[in-house]
This record gives sequence, C-alpha cells and structure tokens, in this order.
Amino acid sequence: MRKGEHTRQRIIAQAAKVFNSRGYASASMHDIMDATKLKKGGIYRYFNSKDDLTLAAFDFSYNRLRNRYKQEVFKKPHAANRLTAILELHGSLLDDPYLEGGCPILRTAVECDERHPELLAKAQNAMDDWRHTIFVITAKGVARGELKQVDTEELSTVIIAALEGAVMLAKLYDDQSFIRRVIKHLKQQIDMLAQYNPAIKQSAVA
Amino acid sequence: MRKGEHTRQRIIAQAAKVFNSRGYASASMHDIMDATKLKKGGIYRYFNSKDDLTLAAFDFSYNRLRNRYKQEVFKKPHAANRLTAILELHGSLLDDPYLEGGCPILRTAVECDERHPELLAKAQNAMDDWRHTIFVITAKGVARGELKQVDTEELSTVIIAALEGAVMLAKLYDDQSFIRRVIKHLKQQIDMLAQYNPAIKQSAVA
Amino acid sequence: MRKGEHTRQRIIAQAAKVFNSRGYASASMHDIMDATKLKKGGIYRYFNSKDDLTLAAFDFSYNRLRNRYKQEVFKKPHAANRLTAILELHGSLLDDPYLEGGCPILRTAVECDERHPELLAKAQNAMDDWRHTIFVITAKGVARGELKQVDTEELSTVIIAALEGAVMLAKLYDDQSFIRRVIKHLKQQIDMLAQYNPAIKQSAVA
Amino acid sequence: MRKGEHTRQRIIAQAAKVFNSRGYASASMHDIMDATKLKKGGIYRYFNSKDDLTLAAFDFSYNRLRNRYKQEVFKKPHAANRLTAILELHGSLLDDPYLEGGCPILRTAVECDERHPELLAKAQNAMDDWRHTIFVITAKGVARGELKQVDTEELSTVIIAALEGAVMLAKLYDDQSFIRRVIKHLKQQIDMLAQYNPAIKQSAVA
DNA sequence: CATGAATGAGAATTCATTCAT
DNA sequence: TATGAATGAATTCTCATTCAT
Repeated sequence: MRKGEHTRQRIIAQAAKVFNSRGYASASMHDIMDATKLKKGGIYRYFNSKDDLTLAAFDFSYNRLRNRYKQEVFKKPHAANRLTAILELHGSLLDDPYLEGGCPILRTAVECDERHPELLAKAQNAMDDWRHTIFVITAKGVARGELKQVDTEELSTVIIAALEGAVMLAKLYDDQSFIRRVIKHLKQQIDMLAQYNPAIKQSAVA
Repeated sequence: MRKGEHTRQRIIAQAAKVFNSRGYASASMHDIMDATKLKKGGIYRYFNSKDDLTLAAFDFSYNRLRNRYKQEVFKKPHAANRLTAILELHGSLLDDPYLEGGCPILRTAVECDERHPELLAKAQNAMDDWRHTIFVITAKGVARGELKQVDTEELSTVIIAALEGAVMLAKLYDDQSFIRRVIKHLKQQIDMLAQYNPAIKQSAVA
Repeated sequence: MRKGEHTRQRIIAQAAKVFNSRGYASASMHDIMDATKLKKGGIYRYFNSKDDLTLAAFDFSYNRLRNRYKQEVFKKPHAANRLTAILELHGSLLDDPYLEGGCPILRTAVECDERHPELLAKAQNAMDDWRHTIFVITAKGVARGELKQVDTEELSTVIIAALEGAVMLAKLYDDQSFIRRVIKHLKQQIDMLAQYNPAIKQSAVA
Repeated sequence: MRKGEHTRQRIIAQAAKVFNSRGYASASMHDIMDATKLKKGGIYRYFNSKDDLTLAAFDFSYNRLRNRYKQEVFKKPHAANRLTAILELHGSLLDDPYLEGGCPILRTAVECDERHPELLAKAQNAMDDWRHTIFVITAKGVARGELKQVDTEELSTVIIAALEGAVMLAKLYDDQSFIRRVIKHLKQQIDMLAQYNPAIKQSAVA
C-alpha cells in the first residue's frame, strides 16, 4: 500500500503538469501515460476516470500554490510586505515546473463550464480562498494601521485580475516582462496605500 | 453563390458562438451542426476542416471586437475618454451574444499552444493590435497634453491584463461585478493621469 | 438535345480517362467534375449514378479499342499480319490519351468482383470478344493455309495473357520496353507459325 | 506481448486476404473488422492507419509467395526444372486461401499509382526481385549448359507477363484453364531451350 | 441545361475505459 | 501492482446523391 500511494501521488503530479500545460480537454490519457511511464491499467487502478484524475490534479496544483503562499507570503510581517510577496510569487509562477502552463485557476476558469461542474466548483473555491486571503491581509493591514483605508474587495479583485491577465499575456507571448510591468504597477498601488509607514515601504520596495 | 456566402457567414457566426463558449477543443463539429441546423456535409462544403472553421471563427469574433472599438472608442475626442470607452466596452463584453464566453483572445491564449500555431499567431496578432491601439491612444494623449507623462507600455499592459483578468473572474462566478470593480480602479488611474485637464476629466467621469 | 448529347459524350470520354488512370473505386465524382469542368448537377443530369457512368465509361474505352482494331487489324490481309497488328496496337496502347492507365479490361478484371456484377460482365464480354477475334483470325489463317496447324484457343490465351501482363509491367515501371520484349517474343511465335508462307512472313517482320 | 504479436499477425493475415480479394481502396476497415472478429480499436492498437496495415498486408502476401518459391522452386536441381516449378507455383496460386484474389503484385501494380508511393515501391521491389530470380536461374542455367543461349531479360519478362496475364484471365472467368494453357505454352518454350539435355527435359516434363 | 446548396450514409481514426492475466 | 488486450462510442471527414433554382 505504501508503494501504491506513492505511485498515486506520482501520477497526480505528472498529470497536473500535463493538464496545466495542455489543458484538461486536450490532454489525453495517453499523454498522461507518457508522462507517468505507466500504462492505462496502471493509471486506472488509482483513478476511476479521467475526470477523477483531473480533479486530483487540480487539487495538487492548487495545493502547490497554497504551500508557496504559506512559505513566501504569510511569513512576511506586515500587510504591504505580504501583498508584495503575492505579486512576486506570481511573478515566478511560470518558472515552477508543475505550473509552466500558468495559473491552474485561470486555466480552469477559462476552459471549464457547466459541463464540468465539479472542476468549476473547485476553481471557484480556490478563487474564493485566494480572494479571501488578500481580503484578510488587507483588512488586517488596515486595522493595524499598516495600510490606509481602502476598498478591500476592490483591491483584491484588481490584484487578482491584473496578475491573472499578466500571466495570460506572458504565456501568450512567452515573455515574462508583461508580468514584471503589472507587478511594478501593483507595487506602486500598494506603496501608495502604505506610504506613511516608512518601515514597510522600505521592505516592499526591496 | 449569394446564398452560399450567406450560409458560410452564418456558419462562422454560429461556430464563433459555440467555440467562444465551449472552447475550440471541446466543441465538436456536432455542436456546430446543432447550432447551424446544418448537416456535416453542409458545413464541410464551406470549410475544409475543423481547424479552418476555427480560424474563421476567431477572425469573426475578433472583427466583432474591432468593430465595436471603431464605433465606441475611436469616436471619442480625447485620450482619456477613449481609454474609458475601452473599459466600458469590455464591461459589456459578456452581454454580446457572440462573445458570451468572454474575450476570444483570452480563451485562445489560454487554450492554445504550439499544437495550434496558426490560432496562436492570430491571438498574438490580435493582442499586438490591441496593445498598439492603447499605446497609440496614450502616446497621442501625452503628446497633446491630454494626459500626464506616463509609461505607455506599462499602462497598456496593465489595462489589458486587468480587463482580461476581470473577464475571467466574471465568467468564473457568472458575476459581472468583478468587471465593474476593475473598471472603477482603472478609471481612477486614468483620471489621475488626466486630472489637470478639467474638460477631459469631466467627460471621462460621465 | 443536340447539345445535351454532346455534353453526355464529353462526360463519358473524360470520365473514361479518369477511371482508366485512377481506377473505378478510387476515382471520385469530384475527379470527374474536375475533368469535365462540370458541377455535380451537370453530371447527374446525364447519369443516375457513378455506377452508370462507370459502365458508360467502360463501354467508351472498349469501343475505342474496338475501333482501333477495325482500323489497324482487320485491314491487314493475312492472319499473321493481323496477329502482328494486334501486338503493335497494344504496344502503343499507353500512348492513347484515353487509355494512359493501360488496358481497361485488365483494370476492370483486377479491380472488380462480384460486388460490381455489371461491370464484371462487361469485362467478360469484352474479353470474350477479344479472344473470339484472335480465335477467328487464327482459325481462318489455318483454314487458308496462312498458318500452321495450331491450338487456336491456346494461342489466343497466350497472346492476350502476355500482352496484358506486359501492359501491367510497363505501367508498374513506367517503361514500355517490357511491352517491346513481349511483342518481340510473340512475333517470333507467330513467325514460326507462318514460316512456310514467305509472303506473309515478310510483312510480319516489317 | 506474446498474445499481442499473435493478434497482430492474425490481423495482417486476414487483412491480406481481404485486400487481395477486394482491393486496397475498396476494402474498408469494417471489412477487416469482420474478417478479424476484432473491433476498430483492437486493430488500430497494432496499426496506425489503414495505409500501415495495407503495407504490412502486402509484405505478408509477398512473403508467402517468396516462401513458396523457396520450397517449391529453389530445391529443384536444374534451371529448366526451376523454371517449370515457377510455372506450377503460379498455376496453384489461386488455390492459396490468402491469395484467392490472385497475385498481389499484379493487383498492386494495377490498382496503385503515385498516390500510394510506398505501396507502389513495394510492388516494384517485389517485381524486381521476381525478375531477378528468373534472370539468375536462367543465367546460371545457360552458364552450366543446362539451357541454350537465350536473352534472359526477354525470357523473364515473357514468363512473368504471361503468368500474370493468365492469373488475370483465370480470375476474370473464374476458370483456371487459362492458366493451364499459358503454362503449357511456357513449358514448351522452356523445353525447347533445354532440349539437348535429355535428363533435364525429363524432369521438366514430369 | 446547368449550378450550387444541402444531405446522410459511411469512411477512417481517436480515445476513454474495462478486464483478464 | 501493473500490463497489455480489446472494446465501443464519439470524432473528424468524405463522398455519392438529391433537389430547388
């Protein structure tokens, strides 16, 4: 069983890679076979269907994102630093070997519709989570006086929208400078919110 | 020939609708048959392959966007008004019956990769065009003193990224308020650039 | 009606060309359209089905062969000359613009089976006719003392088999020398049959 | 893998049968399904395309011919016997359950053109091989004094052409007597070449 | 007389999935 | 635990044929 679980995880990780770069509909089980070096039977032993695997792969990708948030975002002391860390995280997203295809939430939101309600729900939940994270960081920042008063709902929407759009542009042109520009802009916005607190501004600029 | 050309256009329009909402890979020729009320042979009379139809459908969708630009954006007198008109145009994008699925460029950028080089190239060209449009509006606005000095490349990237991300969010949640929030933010940015010219600011706010 | 009949003949002639070079099954009605410069409707006005056209085209090709027989074979005075003329006729078969694909009887015999009983019957009739022609020429030649006593059934079979096989080889290699070699051999056989009649031998060698 | 290879061979053998009797273009994958008792997927597991299967089937048929040559022709001691054995082999060709449709080289030469370059090349190679075989038997026979001096190129062409034409006639009329007649004629030719060597003549006649 | 529009049956091929081993 | 064999439904595409104009 030990080995089985290990194999299962390996399948998920490789499938995530494939789905993130090729898309859920376009990637075939054969692509997954190639990536995992397993045969059909070996995969279907662990997953009842492509849809099952798809859902597990999305979870894998999303957890990867979450883990990076924990490590790179939540350790920062102040709201502005945390927001800036989010920007940087997304700035290096396409360098992650499992996320080369861009943000899995973006992909899922664009590719999936009512025909794949479970996957869509997962994408919505992930996005809820993400928005909530930014919302809380911002709200706490305001409460603590780290940030100026701000429409937190709007701020989180703008940050997410701009980052996701930037990822799309970077992917379309295979040119990460689009992400850099957007990050630069968003940093300025955050700086403006945090400008009366020199300590924070300093680290945010770094 | 008259009738045939009409049928051809009808196929393209319906196919655009289907592709924009279901995706290029996921939509089947059978879906197109249903949408056009034609049988396979009737469609293949006008298009050699699904790929052919796909390209024509993208062109259709993109032209639709361009036409709306011509009507809603270029008639505005000043740079800030034009930029604002762009925002509004995208704010009503999802209400367009042919573009219910969101921005065709976004869809294509996310869904297509090197496996569909022609479609990808079309998406890149469309995006080049869009970026260039915003770039020119901005540059002229600066030259004419309608806008403050600004990094036009960055501005166009931010506007596009934020709008596309907003469209994605609106689609994901089936809730256009995400677009409204992003537009509100971008309008503020534009207002700030135009703030010393009261006449323009006035119309931009309208 | 005059024009109609002309068109009909034109279709048949072009179709024969196409069928003889591409084969009955492989040639499509579209190939016929291209060759005739007519559209589907224009062709189906004269023929109820591809099969109909196929039969008419076979008849056309076969009549072309028969006409050449009349002109090039039956005018010869003696049996040996006639047999030799048959050889020469087949030696130039592939130069006939309508028969570039080789002998239509060979093609039909190889390509058709019980699935196309009518065409097969036509091929059998044509072959019966051909065999009978050689049979009669030979029998008369023997009766008239132009040829030695010979198994006429065997002779006609050998001549036909060798000529058809030669046409096949010439087609396979796109090299008419195979036909020349076979003709040379058959001429020798005929010469041997006619050797005691110097007058005939002379012309046969020419 | 064991079983798979067996299945693969079974598919090829059955496909050869089907193609040899129906023709490459006319036989459908459904015909192959029926003959193999497999479903589409089961066939495409082993062959990427109908073309692939077509080529494998030709090779199968041709190898079958070659094997019969090895067993029935090359064991004969002398040139005349070998040539005679070739005639006999083709005399029983249509009795071979896999070659009921006649000679696969003939079929391919007639049916295929530049649209199927690979198959055509295979047919040419097979024919080259066959011609070479007869050429070598004859040349060695001459060198050893088993045969009179003869134009070996012409002899091989005549034998092949006559045999192929005979197979066509037998198929067209479903009557093997045409092959018998041609074989009788060719045997006489060979006997004449070998007539001064009583020992050989004896066995050739047998 | 001829065209172009449209059909529908059937072709090749793909692919998720099942299952015996 | 994993493989390879086999299935069958779905997909793209072709082509002979019909028919209104």
